[in-house]
Amino acid sequence: MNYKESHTLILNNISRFIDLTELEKQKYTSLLTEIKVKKKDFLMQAGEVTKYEYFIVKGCLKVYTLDENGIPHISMFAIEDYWTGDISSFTTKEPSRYYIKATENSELLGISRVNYKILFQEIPKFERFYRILYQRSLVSYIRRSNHGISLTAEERYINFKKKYPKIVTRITQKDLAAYIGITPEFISKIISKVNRM
Amino acid sequence: MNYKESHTLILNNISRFIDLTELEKQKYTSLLTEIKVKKKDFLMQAGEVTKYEYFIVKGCLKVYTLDENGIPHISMFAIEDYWTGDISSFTTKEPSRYYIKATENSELLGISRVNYKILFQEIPKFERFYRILYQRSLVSYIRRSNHGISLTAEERYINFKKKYPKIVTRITQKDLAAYIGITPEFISKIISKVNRM
DNA sequence: GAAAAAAAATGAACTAGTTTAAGACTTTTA
DNA sequence: TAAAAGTCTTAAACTAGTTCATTTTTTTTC
Repeated sequence: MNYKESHTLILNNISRFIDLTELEKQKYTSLLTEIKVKKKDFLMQAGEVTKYEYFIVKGCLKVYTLDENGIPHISMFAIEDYWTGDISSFTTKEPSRYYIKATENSELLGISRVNYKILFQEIPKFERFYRILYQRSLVSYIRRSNHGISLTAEERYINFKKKYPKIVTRITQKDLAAYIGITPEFISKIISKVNRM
Repeated sequence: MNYKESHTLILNNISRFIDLTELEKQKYTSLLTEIKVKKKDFLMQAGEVTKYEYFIVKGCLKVYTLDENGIPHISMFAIEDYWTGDISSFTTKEPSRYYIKATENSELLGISRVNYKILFQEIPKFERFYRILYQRSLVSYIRRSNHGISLTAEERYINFKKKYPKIVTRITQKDLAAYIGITPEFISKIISKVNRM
Protein backbone atom coordinates (compact mmCIF):
# COMPACT_ATOMS: atom_id res chain seq x y z
CA MET A 1 0.00 0.00 0.00
CA ASN A 2 1.32 3.49 -0.81
CA TYR A 3 1.58 6.54 1.49
CA LYS A 4 -1.57 8.10 0.19
CA GLU A 5 -3.75 5.06 0.78
CA SER A 6 -2.49 4.40 4.29
CA HIS A 7 -2.81 8.10 5.21
CA THR A 8 -6.40 8.07 3.98
CA LEU A 9 -7.11 5.07 6.21
CA ILE A 10 -5.68 6.61 9.37
CA LEU A 11 -7.30 10.00 8.72
CA ASN A 12 -10.65 8.31 8.24
CA ASN A 13 -10.20 6.56 11.55
CA ILE A 14 -9.42 9.85 13.29
CA SER A 15 -12.28 11.73 11.63
CA ARG A 16 -14.74 9.57 13.58
CA PHE A 17 -13.95 11.64 16.67
CA ILE A 18 -12.42 14.96 15.56
CA ASP A 19 -12.43 17.18 12.47
CA LEU A 20 -9.11 18.25 11.01
CA THR A 21 -8.32 20.98 8.47
CA GLU A 22 -6.22 20.09 5.41
CA LEU A 23 -3.22 21.75 7.05
CA GLU A 24 -3.65 19.76 10.22
CA LYS A 25 -3.97 16.56 8.23
CA GLN A 26 -0.69 17.31 6.50
CA LYS A 27 1.00 18.20 9.75
CA TYR A 28 -0.29 15.03 11.36
CA THR A 29 0.74 12.61 8.62
CA SER A 30 4.19 14.22 8.53
CA LEU A 31 4.66 12.99 12.11
CA LEU A 32 4.03 9.33 11.17
CA THR A 33 6.54 6.63 10.31
CA GLU A 34 5.81 3.78 7.89
CA ILE A 35 6.63 0.35 9.28
CA LYS A 36 6.49 -3.06 7.64
CA VAL A 37 6.79 -6.32 9.50
CA LYS A 38 6.80 -9.81 8.06
CA LYS A 39 4.76 -12.72 9.33
CA LYS A 40 6.39 -14.21 12.44
CA ASP A 41 8.62 -11.19 13.00
CA PHE A 42 8.49 -9.07 16.13
CA LEU A 43 7.39 -5.46 16.10
CA MET A 44 8.57 -5.29 19.68
CA GLN A 45 9.87 -7.57 22.43
CA ALA A 46 9.62 -7.65 26.21
CA GLY A 47 12.48 -5.77 27.88
CA GLU A 48 12.54 -3.02 25.26
CA VAL A 49 11.17 0.46 25.83
CA THR A 50 8.37 1.00 23.34
CA LYS A 51 9.27 3.57 20.72
CA TYR A 52 5.93 3.91 18.96
CA GLU A 53 2.20 3.70 19.16
CA TYR A 54 0.88 1.88 16.11
CA PHE A 55 -2.03 2.00 13.70
CA ILE A 56 -2.55 -1.11 11.55
CA VAL A 57 -2.96 -0.39 7.85
CA LYS A 58 -2.86 -4.01 6.76
CA GLY A 59 -2.26 -7.39 8.38
CA CYS A 60 -2.71 -8.97 11.77
CA LEU A 61 -0.64 -8.92 14.95
CA LYS A 62 -0.82 -10.36 18.44
CA VAL A 63 0.19 -8.60 21.66
CA TYR A 64 1.20 -10.97 24.45
CA THR A 65 3.21 -11.58 27.61
CA LEU A 66 5.05 -14.72 28.66
CA ASP A 67 4.46 -15.87 32.23
CA GLU A 68 7.16 -17.36 34.47
CA ASN A 69 6.53 -20.79 32.89
CA GLY A 70 6.96 -19.39 29.41
CA ILE A 71 3.26 -19.68 28.63
CA PRO A 72 1.97 -16.90 26.34
CA HIS A 73 -1.08 -14.83 27.32
CA ILE A 74 -2.47 -12.75 24.48
CA SER A 75 -3.90 -9.40 25.48
CA MET A 76 -5.13 -8.33 22.05
CA PHE A 77 -5.21 -9.10 18.36
CA ALA A 78 -4.85 -6.09 16.07
CA ILE A 79 -6.04 -6.01 12.47
CA GLU A 80 -6.67 -3.25 9.90
CA ASP A 81 -7.99 -0.01 11.41
CA TYR A 82 -6.94 -0.96 14.96
CA TRP A 83 -4.50 0.88 17.24
CA THR A 84 -1.97 -1.07 19.25
CA GLY A 85 1.26 -0.82 21.22
CA ASP A 86 2.05 -0.68 24.92
CA ILE A 87 0.82 2.63 26.32
CA SER A 88 2.34 1.82 29.68
CA SER A 89 5.91 1.54 28.40
CA PHE A 90 5.29 4.26 25.82
CA THR A 91 4.33 6.81 28.45
CA THR A 92 6.55 5.77 31.38
CA LYS A 93 9.61 4.80 29.32
CA GLU A 94 9.87 1.66 31.43
CA PRO A 95 10.74 -1.61 29.68
CA SER A 96 7.70 -3.34 28.29
CA ARG A 97 6.52 -6.79 29.35
CA TYR A 98 4.83 -7.32 26.01
CA TYR A 99 5.79 -8.92 22.74
CA ILE A 100 4.09 -7.83 19.54
CA LYS A 101 4.38 -10.35 16.74
CA ALA A 102 2.93 -10.28 13.23
CA THR A 103 0.75 -13.27 12.41
CA GLU A 104 0.55 -12.03 8.79
CA ASN A 105 2.76 -9.70 6.74
CA SER A 106 1.69 -6.32 8.05
CA GLU A 107 1.91 -2.62 7.36
CA LEU A 108 1.66 -0.06 10.12
CA LEU A 109 1.92 3.63 10.80
CA GLY A 110 3.77 4.53 13.98
CA ILE A 111 3.97 7.72 15.98
CA SER A 112 7.10 8.14 18.08
CA ARG A 113 7.13 9.39 21.67
CA VAL A 114 8.66 12.72 20.59
CA ASN A 115 6.13 13.22 17.81
CA TYR A 116 3.27 12.27 20.11
CA LYS A 117 4.27 15.19 22.36
CA ILE A 118 4.68 17.54 19.41
CA LEU A 119 1.26 16.46 18.19
CA PHE A 120 -0.45 17.59 21.40
CA GLN A 121 1.42 20.89 21.35
CA GLU A 122 0.69 21.67 17.73
CA ILE A 123 -2.80 20.22 17.36
CA PRO A 124 -4.35 20.18 20.87
CA LYS A 125 -7.49 18.68 19.34
CA PHE A 126 -5.63 15.37 19.49
CA GLU A 127 -6.02 15.38 23.28
CA ARG A 128 -9.69 15.00 22.54
CA PHE A 129 -9.09 12.29 19.98
CA TYR A 130 -7.02 10.23 22.41
CA ARG A 131 -9.38 11.01 25.29
CA ILE A 132 -12.21 9.42 23.33
CA LEU A 133 -10.07 6.57 21.99
CA TYR A 134 -8.90 5.62 25.49
CA GLN A 135 -12.36 6.08 26.94
CA ARG A 136 -13.71 3.53 24.47
CA SER A 137 -10.86 1.08 24.97
CA LEU A 138 -11.36 1.42 28.70
CA VAL A 139 -15.00 0.39 28.40
CA SER A 140 -14.04 -2.76 26.53
CA TYR A 141 -11.19 -3.69 28.88
CA ILE A 142 -13.39 -3.18 31.95
CA ARG A 143 -15.84 -5.60 30.39
CA ARG A 144 -13.09 -8.02 29.43
CA SER A 145 -11.61 -8.05 32.92
CA ASN A 146 -15.07 -8.81 34.30
CA HIS A 147 -15.67 -11.58 31.82
CA GLY A 148 -12.28 -13.13 32.54
CA ILE A 149 -13.21 -13.71 36.15
CA SER A 150 -16.94 -14.36 35.83
CA LEU A 151 -17.62 -16.32 32.65
CA THR A 152 -16.76 -19.93 31.81
CA ALA A 153 -14.25 -20.62 29.03
CA GLU A 154 -17.09 -21.73 26.76
CA GLU A 155 -18.95 -18.45 27.29
CA ARG A 156 -15.78 -16.46 26.62
CA TYR A 157 -15.24 -18.40 23.38
CA ILE A 158 -18.80 -17.76 22.20
CA ASN A 159 -18.46 -14.05 23.09
CA PHE A 160 -15.22 -13.74 21.19
CA LYS A 161 -16.68 -15.27 18.04
CA LYS A 162 -19.66 -12.94 18.24
CA LYS A 163 -17.62 -9.81 18.99
CA TYR A 164 -14.72 -10.39 16.59
CA PRO A 165 -16.03 -12.44 13.64
CA LYS A 166 -13.35 -10.94 11.37
CA ILE A 167 -10.51 -11.88 13.68
CA VAL A 168 -11.61 -15.41 14.56
CA THR A 169 -11.09 -16.63 10.98
CA ARG A 170 -7.55 -15.23 10.77
CA ILE A 171 -5.94 -16.64 13.91
CA THR A 172 -4.97 -20.15 15.03
CA GLN A 173 -6.95 -22.03 17.63
CA LYS A 174 -3.83 -22.04 19.78
CA ASP A 175 -3.64 -18.24 19.78
CA LEU A 176 -7.34 -17.99 20.50
CA ALA A 177 -6.79 -20.27 23.51
CA ALA A 178 -3.98 -17.98 24.71
CA TYR A 179 -6.38 -15.02 24.45
CA ILE A 180 -9.31 -16.76 26.16
CA GLY A 181 -6.98 -17.94 28.93
CA ILE A 182 -7.17 -21.72 28.50
CA THR A 183 -5.08 -24.54 27.03
CA PRO A 184 -5.13 -25.43 23.32
CA GLU A 185 -6.43 -28.89 24.29
CA PHE A 186 -9.38 -27.44 26.14
CA ILE A 187 -10.36 -24.99 23.41
CA SER A 188 -10.30 -27.90 20.98
CA LYS A 189 -12.83 -29.69 23.17
CA ILE A 190 -15.00 -26.58 23.50
CA ILE A 191 -15.04 -25.98 19.75
CA SER A 192 -16.03 -29.54 18.93
CA LYS A 193 -18.74 -29.33 21.59
CA VAL A 194 -20.07 -25.99 20.30
CA ASN A 195 -20.06 -27.33 16.73
CA ARG A 196 -22.04 -30.39 17.80
CA MET A 197 -24.75 -28.17 19.32
CA MET B 1 -16.75 17.75 55.00
CA ASN B 2 -17.51 21.25 53.73
CA TYR B 3 -17.42 22.55 50.14
CA LYS B 4 -14.01 24.11 50.52
CA GLU B 5 -12.34 20.95 51.76
CA SER B 6 -13.83 18.68 49.12
CA HIS B 7 -13.02 21.19 46.37
CA THR B 8 -9.43 21.33 47.56
CA LEU B 9 -9.26 17.53 47.35
CA ILE B 10 -10.58 17.28 43.82
CA LEU B 11 -8.45 20.21 42.60
CA ASN B 12 -5.36 18.56 44.07
CA ASN B 13 -6.20 15.40 42.22
CA ILE B 14 -6.56 17.28 38.95
CA SER B 15 -3.40 19.31 39.44
CA ARG B 16 -1.35 16.12 39.10
CA PHE B 17 -1.97 16.25 35.35
CA ILE B 18 -2.95 19.82 34.41
CA ASP B 19 -2.50 23.36 35.79
CA LEU B 20 -5.56 25.50 36.27
CA THR B 21 -5.84 29.25 36.87
CA GLU B 22 -7.91 30.49 39.82
CA LEU B 23 -10.68 31.41 37.43
CA GLU B 24 -10.68 27.96 35.85
CA LYS B 25 -10.77 26.35 39.28
CA GLN B 26 -13.83 28.39 40.18
CA LYS B 27 -15.49 27.61 36.89
CA TYR B 28 -14.74 23.92 37.33
CA THR B 29 -16.00 23.57 40.89
CA SER B 30 -19.17 25.47 39.94
CA LEU B 31 -19.96 22.56 37.59
CA LEU B 32 -19.85 19.96 40.38
CA THR B 33 -22.69 18.54 42.46
CA GLU B 34 -22.27 17.41 46.07
CA ILE B 35 -23.64 13.94 46.73
CA LYS B 36 -23.96 12.00 49.96
CA VAL B 37 -24.80 8.35 50.16
CA LYS B 38 -25.28 6.25 53.28
CA LYS B 39 -23.75 2.86 53.88
CA LYS B 40 -25.70 0.14 51.99
CA ASP B 41 -27.47 2.68 49.80
CA PHE B 42 -27.16 2.71 46.03
CA LEU B 43 -25.55 5.55 44.15
CA MET B 44 -26.84 3.91 41.01
CA GLN B 45 -28.58 0.72 39.88
CA ALA B 46 -28.51 -1.46 36.77
CA GLY B 47 -31.11 -0.39 34.22
CA GLU B 48 -30.67 3.31 34.94
CA VAL B 49 -28.84 5.67 32.61
CA THR B 50 -25.88 7.07 34.53
CA LYS B 51 -26.28 10.76 35.26
CA TYR B 52 -22.85 11.52 36.73
CA GLU B 53 -19.21 10.68 36.82
CA TYR B 54 -18.04 10.65 40.45
CA PHE B 55 -15.04 11.65 42.53
CA ILE B 56 -14.91 10.18 46.04
CA VAL B 57 -14.21 12.71 48.77
CA LYS B 58 -14.80 10.34 51.65
CA GLY B 59 -15.98 6.76 52.09
CA CYS B 60 -15.90 3.52 50.15
CA LEU B 61 -18.07 2.13 47.36
CA LYS B 62 -18.25 -0.99 45.24
CA VAL B 63 -19.13 -1.15 41.53
CA TYR B 64 -20.59 -4.47 40.44
CA THR B 65 -22.77 -6.41 38.02
CA LEU B 66 -25.11 -9.31 38.77
CA ASP B 67 -24.84 -12.29 36.46
CA GLU B 68 -27.83 -14.37 35.25
CA ASN B 69 -27.63 -16.43 38.46
CA GLY B 70 -27.72 -13.29 40.60
CA ILE B 71 -24.07 -13.65 41.59
CA PRO B 72 -22.29 -10.30 42.07
CA HIS B 73 -19.01 -9.55 40.25
CA ILE B 74 -17.22 -6.50 41.55
CA SER B 75 -15.36 -4.49 38.96
CA MET B 76 -13.85 -1.90 41.31
CA PHE B 77 -13.73 -0.52 44.82
CA ALA B 78 -13.54 3.25 45.07
CA ILE B 79 -12.21 5.12 48.11
CA GLU B 80 -11.06 8.70 48.78
CA ASP B 81 -9.35 10.36 45.83
CA TYR B 82 -10.68 7.80 43.30
CA TRP B 83 -12.91 8.43 40.29
CA THR B 84 -15.79 6.09 39.56
CA GLY B 85 -19.02 5.69 37.63
CA ASP B 86 -19.94 3.89 34.42
CA ILE B 87 -18.31 5.69 31.50
CA SER B 88 -20.06 3.41 29.06
CA SER B 89 -23.58 4.39 30.12
CA PHE B 90 -22.45 7.97 30.83
CA THR B 91 -21.23 8.49 27.28
CA THR B 92 -23.70 6.36 25.30
CA LYS B 93 -26.80 7.12 27.42
CA GLU B 94 -27.60 3.41 27.32
CA PRO B 95 -28.88 1.80 30.53
CA SER B 96 -26.06 0.69 32.78
CA ARG B 97 -25.43 -2.93 33.81
CA TYR B 98 -23.72 -1.78 36.98
CA TYR B 99 -24.76 -1.19 40.55
CA ILE B 100 -22.79 1.23 42.71
CA LYS B 101 -23.32 0.70 46.41
CA ALA B 102 -21.72 2.48 49.37
CA THR B 103 -19.98 0.13 51.80
CA GLU B 104 -19.45 3.11 54.16
CA ASN B 105 -21.21 6.47 54.50
CA SER B 106 -19.71 8.38 51.62
CA GLU B 107 -19.36 11.85 50.17
CA LEU B 108 -18.85 12.44 46.48
CA LEU B 109 -18.59 15.14 43.89
CA GLY B 110 -20.42 14.43 40.67
CA ILE B 111 -20.23 15.98 37.24
CA SER B 112 -23.35 15.64 35.11
CA ARG B 113 -23.33 14.74 31.41
CA VAL B 114 -24.32 18.28 30.47
CA ASN B 115 -21.62 19.85 32.63
CA TYR B 116 -19.04 17.39 31.34
CA LYS B 117 -19.68 18.72 27.83
CA ILE B 118 -19.62 22.33 29.00
CA LEU B 119 -16.35 21.61 30.78
CA PHE B 120 -14.63 20.55 27.55
CA GLN B 121 -16.00 23.58 25.70
CA GLU B 122 -15.01 26.09 28.35
CA ILE B 123 -11.75 24.58 29.60
CA PRO B 124 -10.38 22.41 26.77
CA LYS B 125 -7.42 21.54 29.01
CA PHE B 126 -9.76 19.00 30.57
CA GLU B 127 -9.54 16.91 27.41
CA ARG B 128 -5.91 16.46 28.41
CA PHE B 129 -6.82 15.68 32.00
CA TYR B 130 -9.25 12.96 30.99
CA ARG B 131 -6.94 11.70 28.24
CA ILE B 132 -4.28 11.05 30.89
CA LEU B 133 -6.76 9.73 33.46
CA TYR B 134 -8.22 7.22 30.99
CA GLN B 135 -4.79 6.30 29.68
CA ARG B 136 -3.72 5.34 33.20
CA SER B 137 -6.94 3.45 33.97
CA LEU B 138 -6.56 1.64 30.69
CA VAL B 139 -3.09 0.40 31.66
CA SER B 140 -4.40 -1.02 34.90
CA TYR B 141 -7.47 -2.66 33.30
CA ILE B 142 -5.36 -4.23 30.56
CA ARG B 143 -3.23 -5.73 33.28
CA ARG B 144 -6.25 -6.81 35.29
CA SER B 145 -7.87 -8.52 32.33
CA ASN B 146 -4.63 -10.41 31.71
CA HIS B 147 -4.31 -11.41 35.34
CA GLY B 148 -7.92 -12.59 35.42
CA ILE B 149 -7.25 -15.18 32.76
CA SER B 150 -3.63 -16.08 33.53
CA LEU B 151 -3.11 -16.07 37.32
CA THR B 152 -4.44 -18.48 39.92
CA ALA B 153 -6.89 -17.17 42.51
CA GLU B 154 -4.14 -17.26 45.15
CA GLU B 155 -1.86 -15.09 43.00
CA ARG B 156 -4.69 -12.63 42.35
CA TYR B 157 -5.36 -12.41 46.10
CA ILE B 158 -1.70 -11.73 46.89
CA ASN B 159 -1.53 -9.11 44.11
CA PHE B 160 -4.62 -7.35 45.41
CA LYS B 161 -3.25 -7.11 48.93
CA LYS B 162 0.03 -5.71 47.64
CA LYS B 163 -1.58 -3.26 45.23
CA TYR B 164 -4.42 -2.01 47.43
CA PRO B 165 -3.31 -2.27 51.08
CA LYS B 166 -5.66 0.60 52.04
CA ILE B 167 -8.69 -1.05 50.49
CA VAL B 168 -8.16 -4.60 51.72
CA THR B 169 -8.69 -3.58 55.36
CA ARG B 170 -11.97 -1.81 54.60
CA ILE B 171 -13.90 -4.45 52.70
CA THR B 172 -15.41 -7.81 53.61
CA GLN B 173 -13.83 -11.08 52.53
CA LYS B 174 -17.00 -11.81 50.60
CA ASP B 175 -16.65 -8.65 48.54
CA LEU B 176 -12.98 -9.36 47.95
CA ALA B 177 -13.98 -12.81 46.65
CA ALA B 178 -16.49 -11.17 44.29
CA TYR B 179 -13.68 -8.93 43.00
CA ILE B 180 -11.10 -11.71 42.62
CA GLY B 181 -13.69 -13.86 40.86
CA ILE B 182 -14.03 -16.79 43.27
CA THR B 183 -16.44 -18.04 45.93
CA PRO B 184 -16.35 -16.75 49.54
CA GLU B 185 -15.59 -20.34 50.64
CA PHE B 186 -12.55 -20.58 48.43
CA ILE B 187 -11.12 -17.20 49.45
CA SER B 188 -11.48 -18.30 53.04
CA LYS B 189 -9.27 -21.32 52.27
CA ILE B 190 -6.74 -19.20 50.41
CA ILE B 191 -6.46 -16.69 53.26
CA SER B 192 -5.95 -19.34 55.90
CA LYS B 193 -3.35 -20.99 53.66
CA VAL B 194 -1.50 -17.70 52.99
CA ASN B 195 -1.56 -16.87 56.72
CA ARG B 196 -0.07 -20.27 57.55
CA MET B 197 2.83 -19.63 55.17
C1' DG C 1 5.91 -31.71 -4.15
C1' DA C 2 8.35 -34.26 -0.32
C1' DA C 3 9.99 -33.63 4.23
C1' DA C 4 9.76 -31.17 8.32
C1' DA C 5 7.37 -28.43 11.50
C1' DA C 6 3.45 -26.80 13.57
C1' DA C 7 -1.43 -27.16 14.74
C1' DA C 8 -5.40 -29.80 16.03
C1' DA C 9 -7.86 -33.84 18.09
C1' DT C 10 -8.54 -37.31 21.56
C1' DG C 11 -8.30 -39.57 25.92
C1' DA C 12 -6.88 -40.74 30.74
C1' DA C 13 -5.26 -39.11 35.10
C1' DC C 14 -5.05 -35.03 37.76
C1' DT C 15 -5.93 -30.28 40.33
C1' DA C 16 -7.97 -25.72 41.15
C1' DG C 17 -12.01 -24.03 42.25
C1' DT C 18 -17.40 -24.88 43.14
C1' DT C 19 -21.36 -26.54 45.56
C1' DT C 20 -23.85 -27.73 49.43
C1' DA C 21 -24.45 -28.00 54.12
C1' DA C 22 -23.70 -27.06 58.91
C1' DG C 23 -21.80 -24.62 62.86
C1' DA C 24 -19.20 -20.58 64.99
C1' DC C 25 -18.45 -15.77 65.10
C1' DT C 26 -19.58 -10.76 64.30
C1' DT C 27 -22.37 -6.93 63.20
C1' DT C 28 -26.74 -4.68 62.80
C1' DT C 29 -31.15 -3.46 64.35
C1' DA C 30 -35.14 -2.88 67.23
C1' DT D 1 -29.04 -6.02 74.97
C1' DA D 2 -31.34 -9.80 72.75
C1' DA D 3 -32.61 -11.45 68.41
C1' DA D 4 -31.82 -11.47 63.70
C1' DA D 5 -29.04 -11.16 59.84
C1' DG D 6 -24.93 -11.46 57.79
C1' DT D 7 -20.05 -13.18 57.55
C1' DC D 8 -16.52 -16.66 58.07
C1' DT D 9 -14.82 -21.47 58.55
C1' DT D 10 -14.53 -26.29 57.56
C1' DA D 11 -15.31 -30.42 55.09
C1' DA D 12 -17.04 -33.79 51.62
C1' DA D 13 -18.58 -34.57 46.97
C1' DC D 14 -18.35 -32.60 42.55
C1' DT D 15 -16.95 -30.16 37.88
C1' DA D 16 -14.34 -27.13 34.82
C1' DG D 17 -10.16 -26.90 33.16
C1' DT D 18 -5.01 -28.82 33.09
C1' DT D 19 -1.35 -32.02 32.04
C1' DC D 20 0.79 -35.40 29.58
C1' DA D 21 1.11 -38.55 25.91
C1' DT D 22 -0.14 -40.13 21.25
C1' DT D 23 -2.08 -39.77 16.59
C1' DT D 24 -3.93 -37.18 12.71
C1' DT D 25 -4.21 -33.10 9.93
C1' DT D 26 -2.54 -28.82 8.10
C1' DT D 27 0.95 -25.54 6.99
C1' DT D 28 5.58 -24.24 5.97
C1' DT D 29 9.86 -24.71 3.79
C1' DC D 30 13.34 -26.02 0.61
